[in-house]
Amino acid sequence: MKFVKDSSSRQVTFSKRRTGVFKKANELATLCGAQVAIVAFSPGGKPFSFGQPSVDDVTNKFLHNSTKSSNNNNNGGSFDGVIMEKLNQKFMDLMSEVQVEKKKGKMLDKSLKKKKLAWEGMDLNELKKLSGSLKRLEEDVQEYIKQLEASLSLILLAEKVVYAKSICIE
Amino acid sequence: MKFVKDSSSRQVTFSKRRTGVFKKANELATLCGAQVAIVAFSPGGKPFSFGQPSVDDVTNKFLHNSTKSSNNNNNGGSFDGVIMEKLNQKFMDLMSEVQVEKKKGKMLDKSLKKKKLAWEGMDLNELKKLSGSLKRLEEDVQEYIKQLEASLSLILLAEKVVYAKSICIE
DNA sequence: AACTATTTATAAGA
DNA sequence: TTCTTATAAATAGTT
Repeated sequence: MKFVKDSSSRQVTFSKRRTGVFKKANELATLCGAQVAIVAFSPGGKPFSFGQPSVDDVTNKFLHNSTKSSNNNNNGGSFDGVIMEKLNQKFMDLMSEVQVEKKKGKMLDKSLKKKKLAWEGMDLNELKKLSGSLKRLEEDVQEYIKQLEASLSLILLAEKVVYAKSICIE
Repeated sequence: MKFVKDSSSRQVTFSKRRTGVFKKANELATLCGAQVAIVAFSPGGKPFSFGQPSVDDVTNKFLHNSTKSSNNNNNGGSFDGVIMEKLNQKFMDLMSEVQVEKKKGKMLDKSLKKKKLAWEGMDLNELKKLSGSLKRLEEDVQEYIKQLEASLSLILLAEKVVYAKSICIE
């Protein structure tokens, strides 16, 4: 699968395949009741879109429902898109996991302080794996933090995009 | 083509066809040099995304551009400050917990080198459980990152939609 | 997940 | 762009 060099053929290929992709997307939505949104730019830069129920609906499901609305400042009142739900749910799960690890860590600390037995009876590979897991955990969370920071910035910026969109339409 | 009523089959169908659609989209992008973005919600409500160029590239580009243009913005604008505050708080909590885990990791390393200490009160099964917990945590973070990528793609999508609309209007 | 019979997409040419 | 058709690919059903 390589880039079609001939400009004319490329246009034809795009046209045919765009139809194919949109059709497949439509089938996906019909068969599975899934919401799907596609935006594609042709080689000539012309935009095409497919949305079930609509591109707007799908994007709005994610992006804020209520920049303008919320009178109240309670948790659920604003910023209640799916993204925030999922994000918060995942946060809670992570926090919960961390709590579990914290308790186990305390057990470890107790054992370490007693300093009675030797490592000889232990499976060293298992311990190394454990140590590696903790390091990887730290790295993963750092990566996660980077992503989170980026996403929070993007969400902030997205607010402006949506705002700009509503201005464009009206 | 009708809605698949059996929930389990529907999930399988969605999984297979989502792969198909994303593959087709990728071919479209490769063959025609087109930009394509897709976001789909599974029957279970989970978001999936495809983006060309890569999500990372687009994210960086997006962040860079917005940084340039946002010198004079006010962070308080339309963004929900309360939610941001809460998120940041959780974020800090999580980081704090991570620091604890990091220290424990160092302790483990030290212990390994000395080969003196014991896991009294904690047998190999317990250690394996702990290792498993850490793995699950890591998986959760990976899963979370995937979802984040989906949300970032949606933001990209929103940007494209604005572009498409402005073209339509003019 | 792997297999395969069947359906569907598509490239090339008109 | 649309149509045709030989070939390639996707998929539903099954294990």
